[in-house]
Amino acid sequence: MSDDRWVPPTVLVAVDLVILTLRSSRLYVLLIERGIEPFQGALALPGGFLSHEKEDLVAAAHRELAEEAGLGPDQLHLEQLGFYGAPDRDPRGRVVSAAYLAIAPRLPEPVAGTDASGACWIPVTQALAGDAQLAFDHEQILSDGVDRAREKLERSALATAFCGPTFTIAELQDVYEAVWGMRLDPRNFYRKVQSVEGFIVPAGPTRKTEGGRPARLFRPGPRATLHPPMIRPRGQADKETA
Amino acid sequence: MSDDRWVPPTVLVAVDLVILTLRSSRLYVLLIERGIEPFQGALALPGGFLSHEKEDLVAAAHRELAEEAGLGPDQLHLEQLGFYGAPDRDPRGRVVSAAYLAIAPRLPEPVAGTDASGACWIPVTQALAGDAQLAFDHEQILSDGVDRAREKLERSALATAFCGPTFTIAELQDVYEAVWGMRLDPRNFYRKVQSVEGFIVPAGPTRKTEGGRPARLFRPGPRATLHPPMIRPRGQADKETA
DNA sequence: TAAATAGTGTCTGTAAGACACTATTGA
DNA sequence: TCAATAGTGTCTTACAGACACTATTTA
Repeated sequence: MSDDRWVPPTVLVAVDLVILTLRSSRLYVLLIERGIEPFQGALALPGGFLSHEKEDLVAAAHRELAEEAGLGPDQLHLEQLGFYGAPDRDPRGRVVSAAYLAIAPRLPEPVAGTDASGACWIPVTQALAGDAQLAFDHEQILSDGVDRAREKLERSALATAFCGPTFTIAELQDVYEAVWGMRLDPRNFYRKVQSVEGFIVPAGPTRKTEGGRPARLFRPGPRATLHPPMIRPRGQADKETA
Repeated sequence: MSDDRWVPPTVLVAVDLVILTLRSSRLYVLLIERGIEPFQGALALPGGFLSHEKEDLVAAAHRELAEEAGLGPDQLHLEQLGFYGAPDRDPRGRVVSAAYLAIAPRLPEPVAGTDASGACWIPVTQALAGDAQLAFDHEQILSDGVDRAREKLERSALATAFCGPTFTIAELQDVYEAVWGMRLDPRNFYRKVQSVEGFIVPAGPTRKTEGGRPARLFRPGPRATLHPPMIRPRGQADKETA
């Protein structure tokens, strides 16, 4: 602090992404097989360094989303997750990672039009099982991202980001069940979700089908935060949906 | 992406601290009057650059806490808040700030044994009023920190971090009222706070006094997360306690 | 018709909010 | 005694959870 010509150290800044989506009622994360050292061959979150000195962090996140997942800025939710800056987290040197959480709606097929051909959707339970061996501290980042998603489903309208522009209440329930890892009563869910002011609004008298009686369609409502919140039942954790 | 000898840009990493405490039933934040450009003379959050290449970010936060507020690592709560990395946030160049939220218990006097003599506790309402003109994007960081504290009081035992090792229920209520900016019914608060399993535990048959009947003392309980949560009444926001 | 999913009605237990009331101190 | 704060009891209302029941489709 009293040195004469001390200059602060510079570091590299990476942007890493936890991209979650729903596929066949399960929560998936997008992972990339690393083509270069370190951790060559291991799975890692999509991400990379800033491209140039003036690049905004959010812009970098969107750039990575486009490059590695083919996802445009319009079709997903993106929020800051946290920073990860342990001195030894990257063997190449001091790298501080700015992690973002992205939620993508159901997509037609795994990864369309992607640069990184090693990209693949992996069930979150599998990626966190321990045998996956993610690169760097990415298992921690992924774990934090999933925790964040679980929490935000309670107090925000984040669940609608997993759905398309319109959705049925059953589809929305599917999101809650997959992210929370537990089953919910459809009848109570139906009433509850509609009683939360501004969460979802009817999307025309339109309909849709998939086996039984056609369901009403809804759109995301005007409110981003839910009052009262959706309550996540406690006690019996992670009753996996087969 | 296809350049031959491209190297990623390096940036400076700063650690900034939102240090909150309670003084006479109001929420205060520790601010420093800047002695150098940029923003010389303006108020800013305590913080600074990493001291050396290998310094851990949490360690840097604790170092700043000691240097600028005289606060040791034992006597406070510290958690990650978020990162702030807009390209133009610091006129000196590209600086990404790792922001931490610190909660300090009631302290005897403003800032004891401090290097930076310009440090002072300012009421949060005043610091966020707009006329304070904090340096950089520190008003945003402070605002986010206060929001975070408000939220965490609902679901975590963070409120006890504002108190000393033992406290009365009235003192705990004081925390909630100051941070949430609203009054709560003492009788219902009394029952509610005790009904939350593991939030607070009786600290001996000891007592204390301050006007009326002596109050029982409590210590923080074993649980960091509260089930069921403390509910923040909605609707009437920010009824300031005079 | 049966099977399947969508949607409604209703009961019950828990808990939040309101508030009267008792308890224990200092002045 | 009163004023002040600590702590208890109880009523009312809201709502989560359980679950019987009706509605509308395909096979």
